Amino acid sequence: MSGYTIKDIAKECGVGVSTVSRALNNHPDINKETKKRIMEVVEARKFSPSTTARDLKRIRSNTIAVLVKGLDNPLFHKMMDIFQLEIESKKYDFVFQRVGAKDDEISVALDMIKERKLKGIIFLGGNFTHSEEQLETISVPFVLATISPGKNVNTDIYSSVSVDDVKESYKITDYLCSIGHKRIAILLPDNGDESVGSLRLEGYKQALSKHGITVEEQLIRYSVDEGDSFSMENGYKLMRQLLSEDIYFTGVFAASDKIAVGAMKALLEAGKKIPEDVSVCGFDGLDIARYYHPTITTIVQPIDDMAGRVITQLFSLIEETEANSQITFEGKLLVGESTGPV
Amino acid sequence: MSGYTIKDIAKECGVGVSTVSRALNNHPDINKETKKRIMEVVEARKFSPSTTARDLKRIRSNTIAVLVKGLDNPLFHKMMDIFQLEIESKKYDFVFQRVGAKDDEISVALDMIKERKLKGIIFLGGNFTHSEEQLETISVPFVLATISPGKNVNTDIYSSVSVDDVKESYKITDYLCSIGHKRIAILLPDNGDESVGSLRLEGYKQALSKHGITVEEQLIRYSVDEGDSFSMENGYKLMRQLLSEDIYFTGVFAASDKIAVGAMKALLEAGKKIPEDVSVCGFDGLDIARYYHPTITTIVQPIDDMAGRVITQLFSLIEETEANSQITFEGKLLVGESTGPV
DNA sequence: AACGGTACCGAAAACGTTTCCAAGAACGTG
DNA sequence: CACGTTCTTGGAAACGTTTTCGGTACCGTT
Repeated sequence: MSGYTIKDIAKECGVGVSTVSRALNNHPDINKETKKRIMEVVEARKFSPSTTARDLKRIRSNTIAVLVKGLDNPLFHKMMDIFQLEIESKKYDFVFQRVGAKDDEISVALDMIKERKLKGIIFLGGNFTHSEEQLETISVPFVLATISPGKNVNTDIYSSVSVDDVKESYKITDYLCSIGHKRIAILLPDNGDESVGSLRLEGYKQALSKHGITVEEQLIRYSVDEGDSFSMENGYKLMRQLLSEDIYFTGVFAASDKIAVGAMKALLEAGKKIPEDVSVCGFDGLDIARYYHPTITTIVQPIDDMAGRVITQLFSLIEETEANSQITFEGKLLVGESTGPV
Repeated sequence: MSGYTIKDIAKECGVGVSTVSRALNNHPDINKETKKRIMEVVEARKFSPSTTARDLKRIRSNTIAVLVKGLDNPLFHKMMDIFQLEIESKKYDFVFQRVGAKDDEISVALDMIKERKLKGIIFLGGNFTHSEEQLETISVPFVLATISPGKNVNTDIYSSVSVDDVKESYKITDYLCSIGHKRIAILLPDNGDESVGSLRLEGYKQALSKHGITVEEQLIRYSVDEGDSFSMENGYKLMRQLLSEDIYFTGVFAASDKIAVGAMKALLEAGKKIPEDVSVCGFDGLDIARYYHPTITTIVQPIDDMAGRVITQLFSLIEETEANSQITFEGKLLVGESTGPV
């Protein structure tokens, strides 16, 4: 089925191995004719050079890696599709690496850079709470996808593409307030200081304060479970707990659609009507938001555009035509059946 | 941060490179003492050998690849977690490869075997409609995960771990019949002859025939869309179409939970009550089945067990302690709120 | 005719490992 | 003491590429 090496091709064509290599790599120092002849043999034999040997020899490979921490977020799948498509269409190699829940993405990245001589990296998802010093150890261009810059905006040591989590959370909380809600619970994945959760909390607080509503700690709920903190199960548990405490609220902002689903199930089970008794909204714009019953009011992240932008940004960095920057996209407030006037 | 090679370590220890290699690979031909000394330096320098060079040289690497076609199925994520954990705990290297929608998994596999000198492969999901000849070109042990053997059971040219799709579909359709449903629509992802859809259709037909119900073509619906045919959107469209045709039915068997969700949304939108007007069930046992409102009657696949079995089977094959076999697990009928007597 | 420049090409070194081979040391045995 | 065995080791070849370096052949100029 294979077993061909560049040497076999060279022999068959009656040329040296270096000439074959040149043909394969679009080197200028080669005669059009010989190149054509070689490529014909290459096609015929279905030869493809060993990337292993290639990576070993090359000072820099042609490989772009996507590192993702936990792929449970459906948003990531679509992005990955686009990444793979775009990268391969640009004749780069694409490699996908999961980083385990306990692993540190930077060390994984560093390992891969050394091993595969990466040309670029895309970090997808996760919280990515790393110091600038750590980021600076990454010696190749990289882009953080769907990861908000957080506090340290406008830094030139990395690039990121995401929605502005603070702003979008503000937007949706503001919407809840604008239709009359004053007591709004927020369901967060965790209480990490640098996490996306904290950004969404920030937006929530800003919206409340704009509407003159005081933030109440008892309405702020964090998942405590290990594992996937964005799960439906977490939303369910959080809401059950909230209901059991007999706290009054008319609105809920769940930091993700999956959390919202769990929370809604708990509410519906408890006999609450949505949105008559309680309004709920989520975040992300997953399919389930459109197909839950009732449909869920949410912030739709423009992932297709974002994915495309990640790619162009990464290639700009590689080709050094552009510097690092933090790019934010505008989310879209999609009003569903799960929210209504109080 | 890196840059160390085996040569540096050798120099620092005052030994030859081959000795370091022996230490690293648990070779017997090495003095306990020197090995210990070398390993200390290796630890101290955080040295790890280049897998690229390793793969290039070795006749067979230590790498096991998981190839998955489309990772939109949440079931796969949990399996992947287990795969990665188990494989790495066995000191094997783990590599994950997506195969694009249009790509052929066998060629991808063949490429990787050549490149990475794979020790084993796990094919996850997809339909995997390949001839025996094609399968025989795969020169390393491999296991099909969540892929039913289909027609050709009891073959010794490959291993698979899955539920028995025919049997489980029979089980859930039988349940619908047993509570009085006689007109049951089935919603399938595609009409491929070898696909998992066709197996689930087969189980459906068997159940109907056991109950003396004749199969009606108009109640059998296939997704026609490109892309993810297991999507909620497809379920939604299929049901809308069905409703528009004014065909009478009291039960629906959707070939996956996601299809079921879409279908239920369409029903609910149309003012149908579930399960009073129509009973719906799904397949897979996704989280959403437990958190939809109403909860969805479904077949729960025991994925943790299955994932574990995939690993043990693969290692049995690698160590040649066992031959190929098709292993099926029993699914569990989980009755939710979406089904009731007619 | 001599020369510089250009286009093309092959030999060989390198990338970082593993593994084969030979060889030295240590040891017991006859 | 000579000799085979067993451990342990280092040197060197090999894996399949890319890339540097130098060389040949040909061209147009002077």
